[in-house]
Amino acid sequence: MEKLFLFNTLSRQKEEFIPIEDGKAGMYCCGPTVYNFAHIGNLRAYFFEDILKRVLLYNGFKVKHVMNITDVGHLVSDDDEGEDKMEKGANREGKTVWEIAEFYTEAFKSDIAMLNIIPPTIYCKATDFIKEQVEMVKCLDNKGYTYSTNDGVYFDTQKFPEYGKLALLDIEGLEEGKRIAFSDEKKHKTDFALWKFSPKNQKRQMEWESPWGTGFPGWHIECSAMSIKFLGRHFDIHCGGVDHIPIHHTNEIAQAEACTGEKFVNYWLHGEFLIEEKGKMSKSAGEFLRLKTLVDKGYSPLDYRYFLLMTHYRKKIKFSFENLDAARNGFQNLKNKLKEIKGALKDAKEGLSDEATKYRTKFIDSINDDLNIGEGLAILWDVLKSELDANDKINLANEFDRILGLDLAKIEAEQAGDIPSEVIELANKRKEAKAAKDFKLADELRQQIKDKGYELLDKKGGEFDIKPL
RNA sequence: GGCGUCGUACCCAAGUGGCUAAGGGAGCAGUCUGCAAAACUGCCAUGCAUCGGUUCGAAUCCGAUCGACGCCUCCA
Repeated sequence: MEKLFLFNTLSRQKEEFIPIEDGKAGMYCCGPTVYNFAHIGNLRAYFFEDILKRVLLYNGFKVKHVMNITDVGHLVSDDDEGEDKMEKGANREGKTVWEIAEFYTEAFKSDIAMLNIIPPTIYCKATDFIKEQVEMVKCLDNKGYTYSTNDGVYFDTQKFPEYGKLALLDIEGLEEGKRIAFSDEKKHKTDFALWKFSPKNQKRQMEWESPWGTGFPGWHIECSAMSIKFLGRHFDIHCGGVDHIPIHHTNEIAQAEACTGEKFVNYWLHGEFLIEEKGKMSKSAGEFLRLKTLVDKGYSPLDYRYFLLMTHYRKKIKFSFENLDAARNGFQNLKNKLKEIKGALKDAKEGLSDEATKYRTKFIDSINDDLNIGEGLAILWDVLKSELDANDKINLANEFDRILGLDLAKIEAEQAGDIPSEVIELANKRKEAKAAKDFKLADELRQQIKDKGYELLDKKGGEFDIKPL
């Protein structure tokens, strides 16, 4: 087996991936908060995790992939006035928070299916595992890592000396409350809520009993509690967006390691943002692009996947429709090329020639070097343009597609399809007109065919092809 | 204010000490064609933000400067 290298945020270096248990990989990926649709920037994160998973699978690992669905609303600040995103969403749409959660969970699953993202082995909803979260807070409470304020139970980060190692945080330099109001009862600016109390004069739609009072779990505890439940106290890979490094994942490490007393996760991987001209795409700014928006504009979801394949997951990618057009054109050319090659294939057979094996080795070297899919895609292009025979080309394309996920195997050889007889008749008339050198009539007939939604392509000897536009 | 990331052609982008700096898109020229499309062929960075330094050798390492972006309790 080839060696697989992954960039670990903990060490800020590429490290060889060595699983805790031979042949198996446990990975936990922070999932969506289901209060609204995912935008195409959110989806980039799940795409990156999909590539990671496909590379692990390709390398022969049995992958257990766990993803949470955050269906508990968290206050946008510690302030009593702060709004809960789930309840806000419910009010906006006149539904209960439970209905909101259900609806946007399904929308999320549909989005990732359209992008050919392999679903996680396990989806876990935060509200299904409140007991585990309360247990974990109890564990921290018993070990003396917590203190209570008027609004909740907090983690005392000063009791965890390694706090912030993941993010290389310079804690003194942090400006507390830079953007978000927070509780002034906190002992230290990095302390965070493990359990929040319901507002005194208000009943929340989602609240639970706990030894400390009625309320709901803090934002970070769900991921630690559920990842430990499904993957154990110490597991291989945890991933998410880069925005999770300084807070969410930093806090997860603190609470998990404080509770279990052992190392939590070996490899932390983070995907970069998709940005627009004005900066990162964000939901709170109001307008945002959904996958459906792209589909409505005539792009296929896989055009967007191809767009994402062009760059590395640790680099920001700039979204614009010009760039998406470039990806769509490139993808279309790739499919045309494959169609042509499939047309030239005489009898398909398994296996690769020695020459083809060299390309495969190069491809594996690329993807195993911290998921370098951009280079992998370039190797696919090299293959299609190479001197290899059609059989090798197709077998390699299908194999590479286990990582790329572009449905390349579904591309059929060029074929006539169902062309209406009237269109064929027009084309035959044009053939006659052309033979009679009546080019004016020929051009008119070409236009008529175009108006009916077909394109006429001349071939040698006066023959023609008709293709739907 | 602190911390972090990044700057490679018209656009996207790979390459992180040593062969002519991948690949895609767009463009241009040619072959073919009545025209067009497709296809094919060719062209497209003596240079990697700028200026210094280290080195036999730098896009790659170090420093400074300029610029862009992210995070500092909603966030992929």
